[in-house]
Amino acid sequence: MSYTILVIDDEQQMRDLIRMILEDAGFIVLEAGDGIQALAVLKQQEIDLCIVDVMMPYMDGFTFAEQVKRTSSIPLIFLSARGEEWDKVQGLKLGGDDYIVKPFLPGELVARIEAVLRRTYRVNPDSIVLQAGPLTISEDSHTAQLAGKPLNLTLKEFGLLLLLVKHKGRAYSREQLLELVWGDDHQSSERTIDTHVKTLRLKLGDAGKMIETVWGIGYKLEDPE
Amino acid sequence: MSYTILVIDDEQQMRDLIRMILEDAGFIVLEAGDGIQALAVLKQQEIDLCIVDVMMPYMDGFTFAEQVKRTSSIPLIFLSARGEEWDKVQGLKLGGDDYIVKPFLPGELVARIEAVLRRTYRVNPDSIVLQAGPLTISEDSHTAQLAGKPLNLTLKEFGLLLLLVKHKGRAYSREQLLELVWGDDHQSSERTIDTHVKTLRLKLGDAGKMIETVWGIGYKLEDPE
DNA sequence: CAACTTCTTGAAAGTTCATTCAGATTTCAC
DNA sequence: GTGAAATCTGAATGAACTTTCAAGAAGTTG
Repeated sequence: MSYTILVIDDEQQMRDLIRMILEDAGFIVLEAGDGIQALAVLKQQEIDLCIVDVMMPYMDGFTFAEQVKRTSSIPLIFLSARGEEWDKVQGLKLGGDDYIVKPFLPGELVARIEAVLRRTYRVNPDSIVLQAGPLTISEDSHTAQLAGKPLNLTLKEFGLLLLLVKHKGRAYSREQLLELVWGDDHQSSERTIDTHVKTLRLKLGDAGKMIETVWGIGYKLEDPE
Repeated sequence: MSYTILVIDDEQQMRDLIRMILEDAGFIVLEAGDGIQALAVLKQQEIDLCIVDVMMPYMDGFTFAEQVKRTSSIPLIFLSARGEEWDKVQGLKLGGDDYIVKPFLPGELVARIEAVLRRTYRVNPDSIVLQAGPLTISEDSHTAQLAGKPLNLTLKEFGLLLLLVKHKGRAYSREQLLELVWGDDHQSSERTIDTHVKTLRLKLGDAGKMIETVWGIGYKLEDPE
């Protein structure tokens, strides 16, 4: 299958360069000269990935990103000169997106794109229903069942349980749990984790024992096998 | 198994950054401020991989590489700013070593390291279950087993045992143990180590003999093979 | 906007663990 | 063998960590 990539940059020269590289690599390439144009293209065409210059007239790459993310989950790769807006790019990277520093090697760009595409469109291993003891949990359908009976979990409870089941046996600190479930920019206190663990244990009843306290560290989920 | 990585860079800040990333990823990190120091460390410690800045005082990364390769086959990963000495790095890349361009993303660095380690040591660096005699210990899950039966270890006991098993055969002073397990800012007396060793030996039963007293020095763990 | 759910927090209560000390024991050097 | 130095042991203390709870903040829904 061939992926369609939208290149958004105000410099014709850069667009040409990227088009050349990407077409060589077997992608279908569309272009836009600024964010406004790009949004229009996105409405009309099915795009698999956008390459976005950070510095653009009318609408910079980040504003564009916000607009796009509001209505879709198309992955983005940001282009930036070194040092330029470094922190912002860092922040965005965590959403499955990536960035690349100008100037770049052709192979580098292609590798990044392929990595992001793999990550985004791979046959999603998360669609597998995970299991631990009498508990099953499915990320896809956002549901969990205990011995076949549906569990009524809140958002945070679900996220917490999912992570623990996904990585059974591994111990996480409260700080790690906050980062991984709440997000890097969380503001919450570590007591919050305790409380959610408590209600999870309650809702899980006997199976709540699977969530073990690792003293001085945090929590983990141990599969009874 | 946990790998030991030597970071060689003249900038403290860069060393700190890399240390943070690598320790998060479960590696043991040592530092050297220049090539001369690094060669000294290599003589005394078992290092699995070096991360070498190309631009350094006294001895640049390439000269260092020549020296190292003369007596060992430790894999190297070169750090360079973009454009800097590009072709030289390219050339070296073919010897099983790798390079990475500054600035880099944490994940990128870890991925490179794991790739090189896999290539070099032909084992999966993610498997973190260590063994010594009838004892297995897993950093991930924070658990230890004796002949298959789970051991109930406290935080400090676990940390102590993990370190000793990680570096079987090596003797540590009580002061070193405090620094490595408790942290640099520990306040505890050396007698504390004695007590923890005592309970460890108790909990390990017969296998407790693996923890040997090195008179006048401290303790070590000897694998009965 | 009112009713409802979920999330968060801080403090009290409960539990486990780390540390210290002093006396007993072992090791080493002579 | 003897003395000095180092290590081992066991019990007591309180420091550190976890759990629980209740109340209010924040968010959602109709």
